[in-house]
Amino acid sequence: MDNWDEIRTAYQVARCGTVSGAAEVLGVHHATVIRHIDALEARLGVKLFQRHSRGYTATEAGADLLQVAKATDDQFTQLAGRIKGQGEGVSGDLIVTSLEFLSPFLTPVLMAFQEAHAKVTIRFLTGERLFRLEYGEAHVAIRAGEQPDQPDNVVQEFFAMPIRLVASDAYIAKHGMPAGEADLGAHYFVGSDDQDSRAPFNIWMRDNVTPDQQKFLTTASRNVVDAVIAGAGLGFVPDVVMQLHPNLHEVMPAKDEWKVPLWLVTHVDLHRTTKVQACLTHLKDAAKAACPAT
Amino acid sequence: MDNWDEIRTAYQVARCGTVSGAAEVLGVHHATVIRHIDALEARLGVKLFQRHSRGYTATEAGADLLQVAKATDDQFTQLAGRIKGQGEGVSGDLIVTSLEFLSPFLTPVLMAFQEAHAKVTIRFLTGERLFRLEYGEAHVAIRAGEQPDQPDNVVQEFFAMPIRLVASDAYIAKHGMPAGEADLGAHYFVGSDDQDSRAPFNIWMRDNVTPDQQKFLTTASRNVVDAVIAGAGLGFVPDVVMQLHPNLHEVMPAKDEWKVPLWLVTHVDLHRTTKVQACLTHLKDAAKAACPAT
DNA sequence: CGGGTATTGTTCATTATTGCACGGATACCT
DNA sequence: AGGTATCCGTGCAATAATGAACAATACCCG
Repeated sequence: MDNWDEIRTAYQVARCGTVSGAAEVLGVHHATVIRHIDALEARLGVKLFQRHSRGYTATEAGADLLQVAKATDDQFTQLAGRIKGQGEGVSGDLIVTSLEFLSPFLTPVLMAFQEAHAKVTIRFLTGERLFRLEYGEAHVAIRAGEQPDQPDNVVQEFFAMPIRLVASDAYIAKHGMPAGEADLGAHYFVGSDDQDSRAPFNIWMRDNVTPDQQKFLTTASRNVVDAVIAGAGLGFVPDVVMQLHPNLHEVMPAKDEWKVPLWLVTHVDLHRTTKVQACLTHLKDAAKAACPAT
Repeated sequence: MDNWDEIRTAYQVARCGTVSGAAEVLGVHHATVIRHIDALEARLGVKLFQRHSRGYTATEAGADLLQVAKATDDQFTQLAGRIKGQGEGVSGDLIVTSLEFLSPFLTPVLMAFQEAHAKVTIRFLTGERLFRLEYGEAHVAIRAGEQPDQPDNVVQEFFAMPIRLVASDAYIAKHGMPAGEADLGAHYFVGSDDQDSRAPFNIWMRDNVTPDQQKFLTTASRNVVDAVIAGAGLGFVPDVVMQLHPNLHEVMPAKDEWKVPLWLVTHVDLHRTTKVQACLTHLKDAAKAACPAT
């Protein structure tokens, strides 16, 4: 049963009882309606209507079709309403993905967004592999580092996240607080296991900290925080993370070069939807509040 | 939500995941599929699919459409099965209409037909007004008299129903059995109230029976039978009716000119259906059995 | 009875849709 | 790394669907 349009035409004829009426409702010429009916009947091998001078009346088969098509029409109308409404409102899933180390910052922000839009469900994905926007795996991605440049992705500046060099109470109790930048040579650092890391603070560390000062190396950025809190050494943590832990203290004023540029990335197909736009606006507001400088 | 064909296209794309696959299933070029999707999305204002190098994946709106369209596809497939099967099988309503006086003959015939085709429901309509085939009021009509000549109606000879001049026991007890055709002038007749009746036996009666012999006139043919049985006079009744009532006796040999030609009439749209064909065949067989002469 | 208005049905010109060919890109396999 | 296969996207020509006009018929109403 192909050609659903002909069914729709037949449905309208069954409703109206006349070809002319159906043609007007459908916005086509009545000759088109006649041809649709003829084609459909020929394909089915059964007459759907009895022709007479006052119009078309449905046979049993036509009445059956009327019932089914009526239900279909309702379904499609509701579907169109849902889809159009969905495009305009903020509801359904909103999938956000980012690097793991942004979780402490993003989680409360996304929670606030969810509370502001009751009908939306937040799915916040972090993971080793990059979730790909073009496969529909996420609506919004927060990426770090160089400006992403993928086709079909629309990229916006988010903000440059300040990174601070901190020490924990546990470390200070053991080794004392560094007196200043010049004193750092006498202290230990929690380093990155990835020697190729292009994070600006890691580059600075490779240039200014000797390998024997780095007695504790981790791969995941989340583990750096844990190591610093445990007192394994000085370490770089995002500003927001430091503020969350009272026992972390800034060792020296953060350098601008340490800042990590963040990007908001969305797929072009979803970028215009109000849901994504609302999310982007919310995120940028949160960034302004957290880091007015940028 | 017009253009159901585009929904069908989108449904197939959602199922296959690729434009090419959907195009093959639908039997159209993949460019057509792309254009359908584009048009549908433009109309809805929402992206149904995310395009990427491996194909199309449905967005939430696309997934919603998939669900609805899947149900629709099932419905239409079932509908097509029902309609096609209905054209081939003998089931559903079968509406037969005739003049009232044929009811005694037709009723047992139609009963047998119903018993032979358990899935069919017989609706036997008689009434003052003519039920019109072109409005779908009946599938098969049995008409009497001149050969009907309406466009869109296919007419077949049924048979010439013998009409007999009979008297009841009650009449004979009162007036005696007429001795022969020559003796009829001394008897009473149950006549027709309709002076313009073109039934051949009524014409014969106007020519051969004086008005004062007709002391009892009725309009409905059914009432003639009742009157004859009651002994109101001699009267013309169909052969089958006489056979049903043992107290009716033929007064004189039936003349050929009295016979009423009957016609089987169907609407051209329904004439080819097996249901109607089966009914026509059954009726003609019954006619042969009841009246082998014709 | 006769004109007016509804309907369906058919033919021809127009329009829109479709199919085809090609280009470009990505993924996969060797 | 390179070749191949598969996919999407777009311009252009062929095709099929559509729309307009006209004919024919039945019905309604005065």
